[in-house]
Amino acid sequence: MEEALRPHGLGATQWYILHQLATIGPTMQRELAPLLQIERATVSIIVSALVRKGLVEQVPSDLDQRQKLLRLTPAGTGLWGELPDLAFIHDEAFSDFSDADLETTARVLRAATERLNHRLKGKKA
Amino acid sequence: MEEALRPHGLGATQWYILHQLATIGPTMQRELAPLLQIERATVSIIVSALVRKGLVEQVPSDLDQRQKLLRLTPAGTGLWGELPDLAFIHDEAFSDFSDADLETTARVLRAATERLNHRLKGKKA
DNA sequence: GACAATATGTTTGATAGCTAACATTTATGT
DNA sequence: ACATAAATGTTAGCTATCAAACATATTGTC
Repeated sequence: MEEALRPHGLGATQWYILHQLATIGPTMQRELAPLLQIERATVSIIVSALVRKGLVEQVPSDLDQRQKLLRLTPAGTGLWGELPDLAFIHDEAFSDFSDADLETTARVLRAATERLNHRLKGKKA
Repeated sequence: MEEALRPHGLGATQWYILHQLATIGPTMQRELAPLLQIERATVSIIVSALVRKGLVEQVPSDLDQRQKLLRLTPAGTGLWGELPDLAFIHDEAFSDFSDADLETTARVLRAATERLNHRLKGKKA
């Protein structure tokens, strides 16, 4: 994935934000953190990079001066059109396993993750 | 994991290198890249951080002036003694799943990873 | 021995992520 | 209305990665 994007100077998370803006449309910056499951601060930095490259605009909202609406610039729309189709990654990677195997895998990873979270939170308290 | 280490100002990879030096003993820097499955350059940066903190020494080899032997300093040994036991993470996270479930999980993830690698390499050529 | 190839480590300049602290702005509570 | 709390975004400083270019040192080959 990184390899397909590198020639265009993009990283995976930058791609995902462009994907959001190109597919769903203009989006509040606020919404990206829960969507991508990363911190507000990280969103801020990555959006800055996209703005610096002239691919995305931050338009302050009229109703709430804190919030900024993100929108593709013409250059951003143009570049999006040139990008290869990366959706296959999510679709094909797991395509020919049985549903049972996929369910098992998801269950094991989910349970292990939760177990570690509980354990670490316990240690902290 | 990061949380348990943060009070000591260490990251996961730094911890792993200390673990290697404390458990196995002095190690050539060269060996760490394949061991941790990261790049030479990354090893160099992380080792630099440990050296800067005074926890690790880089001793140039006599036989081959390029190679550097990594060794804990007294401060490094001391800090290692104060660190909580993090080995439980590797041991307990997956401890009460059946072997069959673990095998399925490993197989699915391994195959998916390989498939993506092939796909991306194919695209590049 | 001399020259080319390989191995080792570092540096530079990216992306990506985190926490903590801060400024603004909006919303709440009394 | 006024003070306090919560939401939003940014910045600073850190870890972790990578690729590409570079400096040395060691090994091969001729």
